[in-house]
This record gives sequence, structure tokens and C-alpha cells, in this order.
Amino acid sequence: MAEPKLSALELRIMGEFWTRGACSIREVHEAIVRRDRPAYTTVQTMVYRLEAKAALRRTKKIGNAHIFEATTSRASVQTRLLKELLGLFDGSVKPVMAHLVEMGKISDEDIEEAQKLLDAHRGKSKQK
Amino acid sequence: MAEPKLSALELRIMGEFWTRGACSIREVHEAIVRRDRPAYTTVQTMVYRLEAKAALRRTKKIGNAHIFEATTSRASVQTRLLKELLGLFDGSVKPVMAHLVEMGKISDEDIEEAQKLLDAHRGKSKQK
DNA sequence: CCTTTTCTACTACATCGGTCATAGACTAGA
DNA sequence: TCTAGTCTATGACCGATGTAGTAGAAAAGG
Repeated sequence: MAEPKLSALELRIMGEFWTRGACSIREVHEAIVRRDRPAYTTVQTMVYRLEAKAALRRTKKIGNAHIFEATTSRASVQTRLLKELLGLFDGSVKPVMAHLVEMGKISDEDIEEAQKLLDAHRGKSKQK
Repeated sequence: MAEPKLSALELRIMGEFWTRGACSIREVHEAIVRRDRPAYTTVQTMVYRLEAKAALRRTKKIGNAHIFEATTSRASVQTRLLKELLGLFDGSVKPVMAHLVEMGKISDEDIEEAQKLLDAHRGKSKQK
């Protein structure tokens, strides 16, 4: 199981580790607190569970506080997330694109960008 | 709450209602059973819960069996799903596209299609 | 060294999703 | 009409998720 399944709050917490690198529970808590929640121990519990799922690992100790860091990349988790979503869309990207357009989320630049990426990707896999 | 949050199995069941129209629990069950699961009463429970969430509604009775039908469209649920996913991707489509390309899910035709959709969409909103 | 603060480790609990069993009502066929 | 089969209604259980409290260890400051 290279990619454990993560819940919404777990993803929120992983996000902090991905952007900030190794840090303590206190740091994560302060980063994600909005209007007094969740409580410190809630974040703590989630961090422990992420550790149990092997998505986080203890690296060292500063004072009496443990420092954790991510063991999975944001990209790999996003890929899994996207796969799951595609499954719910009958595995086809077409409706996904259609909705993105309909939602006004896609611009010409986005499409150009995608085309470039696709070309690059093709080149890469051919080279291989 | 126009768009209730639906779980994986709930979506699977809604899918049957979206493609088949109004139908009975038995029909849905038979449609989604693969290798003897889930049990009839499991589907029944989920249908009841979907009714509680107002995603399904009883329309009539045939024999002693109730007939249900969807009250939400596939499209609206897909939109919500996509919005949620975008939230997890920092609200930007760029990484989504990048991943789709990387996963080999996007073809030239898909991109062309998207461009066409975008043009059409622009025309439509301008007209309005 | 003593007190205050901080952090850990553990426990607890409600809700949801997925699973199903059972009991009783109802229908349909012989 | 009687019986076999079907459907409803309801209750139950487990794991995951989100929530937090508490006790005690450890550090830090005076």
C-alpha cells in the first residue's frame, strides 16, 4: 500500500507538511486553526493516525516536542485522488473537462498549457 | 442544501437511477450486484438513506414494492464532486491537467474538444 | 528547586458509511 | 384459501473520521 487513503482533515494536515516540510504538531495546529477549531489534541490525534498510516514519520525531537515529516508526496496523493474521481465519472475525462468549462474554471492558457504538457509527455515516453 | 454529499456506494446507486429512471430496489440491486454483493437489504438501506437525504423520492407503488426516482441530476452531483476535488488541489485546474496528462488520460482530441467547448461556452455567456 | 507551561500518550465518544439479519406485512399462484 | 415468495421496516454492528478531555512527563523560567 504505497498510497494510503486520506480523509479531508488528514489531507489538510498533510498539506501543511508538504508546504512547510518537517514540523511539530503545534506548528501545524496554528497553521490550520480558523475560528478556534480544531483543538490542539484533535490535530494531534490526526497526526498520530497519519503516522499509523505511514504517511508521516517522526524525524527528531526539539525540546520535548516531536517533529514529523511527510513520507508521501503531494503529487502521489493527488494522483490517487484524481483516479478515484475519474472512477466516479465513468473513467472518462470528457465529462470532467466539460464540467470544468461549464464551471468557468478553464481558460485558453490552461488549454495551451495542457497541450504543451501533452507534447512534452509524449516526447518523454517516446525517448524512453 | 441543494446538493447532498454522497458516498461511493450512494453514487453507485444514484447512477442506476440516473441511467434507468424510476425503478425499484430490486432492479437497482440486480443491476449493481457483482459476485453476490452487496445484499439486497444493503441496497435497501442505502436507498432509504438517499431518501432521507432527499436525493431520491418515492413516486408510486407496484405490487407491494415502492418505486423511487432521483431528485438530483447527475450533472449537479458531478459538479459538486469536482468542486470538492479542486479544493484539494488548491482550487487551480493546472495541477489537475498536469496529473491527467501524466496519467496518460488525455488525448489530443480531448484537448481539441475542450477548446471547442470553451469557445461554445464563451459564445453562450456573451449572448446572454 | 519549585512552579508554570507545554507536550505526549491514552481514552472516549458521536456520527457516518457499509454491511446485513430478522420480523412482519403483503402479493400472487396453486 | 392457503402457502410460498417478496418487500418493507427496523434494528444492529463495525471501522473510519472528527472531536476532544485528562493524566502525567518533560522543559523552561525565575
